[in-house]
Amino acid sequence: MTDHQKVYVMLRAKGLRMTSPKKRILDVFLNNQDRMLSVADIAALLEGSAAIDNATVYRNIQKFTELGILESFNDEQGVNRYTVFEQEHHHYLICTGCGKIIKIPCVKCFWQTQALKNDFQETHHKLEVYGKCAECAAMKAEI
Amino acid sequence: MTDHQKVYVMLRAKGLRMTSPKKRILDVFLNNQDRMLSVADIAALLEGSAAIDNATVYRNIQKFTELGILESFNDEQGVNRYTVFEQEHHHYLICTGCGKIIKIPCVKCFWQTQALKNDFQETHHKLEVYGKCAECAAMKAEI
DNA sequence: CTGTGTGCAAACCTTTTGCAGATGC
DNA sequence: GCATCTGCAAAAGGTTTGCACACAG
Repeated sequence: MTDHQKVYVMLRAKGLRMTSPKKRILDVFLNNQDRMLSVADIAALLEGSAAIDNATVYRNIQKFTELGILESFNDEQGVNRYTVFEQEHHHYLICTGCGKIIKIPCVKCFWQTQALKNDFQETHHKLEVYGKCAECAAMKAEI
Repeated sequence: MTDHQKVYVMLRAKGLRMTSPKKRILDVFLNNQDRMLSVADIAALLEGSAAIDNATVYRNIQKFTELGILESFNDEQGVNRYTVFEQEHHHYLICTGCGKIIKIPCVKCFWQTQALKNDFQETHHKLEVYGKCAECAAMKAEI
């Protein structure tokens, strides 16, 4: 089953429909899995073909996120960004140069001792490591 | 030297002035060091006395952050929150019930191996652990 | 055909900016 | 007195919502 088919089944299971905007938004995400995309990014990537209204993009992204197709993330400027969800829990190395993301595994969480000590019941956590990826670091060195 | 005096000296060193709004904003932060405050929180905490324009609050918070008096943070809704800066680098346990923060030390960073492997040059990182603090967990259990 | 989805426009919320008058120092 | 600061108002982003029409199933 292709990714499109999988999503179609998930949508149908919730009484939702597969439409042209949904398909196109999905394609953008499938073709850019190494980046966190904002709504503005999506609009830019769709340039050339017919535009999709931002309201539609927001509504569909929200549904995709609820369905577990996308995962959301709030960047340093407070803008929401999204990428294809992966089952395995992981963290990100985020390039502040090109926006590329590198997923790294979540090892045994060192802060659990601290949480325990503080009677703190964790529900979830976020670890983001910012910096420059190999290409961007190289580019910076050349200039 | 009191906290106020320290801040006064820092402001003066940059040619900035200590005004009544600055003093009052500073007091709000000094009296709420166990929480991350948004601009809306500050307005609420100032209720009763004369209001301070939001533009003024934003401008002063920005200056305080530049001076290293406050540190900023982007919450899950994309709203900026601030708290008194502490030299020692640490991470947060953030209570989604009451907004309380518990600072925990940053131990040897386990992702450095990963960064190295990916030729990724870290500039900074963010670790936020969300959940319920002891009080909020207890409250929830009672209901 | 029915109910979901879309585009458009307007509203919302946080944050930023321009400006004239107020005020520390 | 001069530069910084404030309040007000307007603007700027990103995001959400209401509504009438379009369209998937």
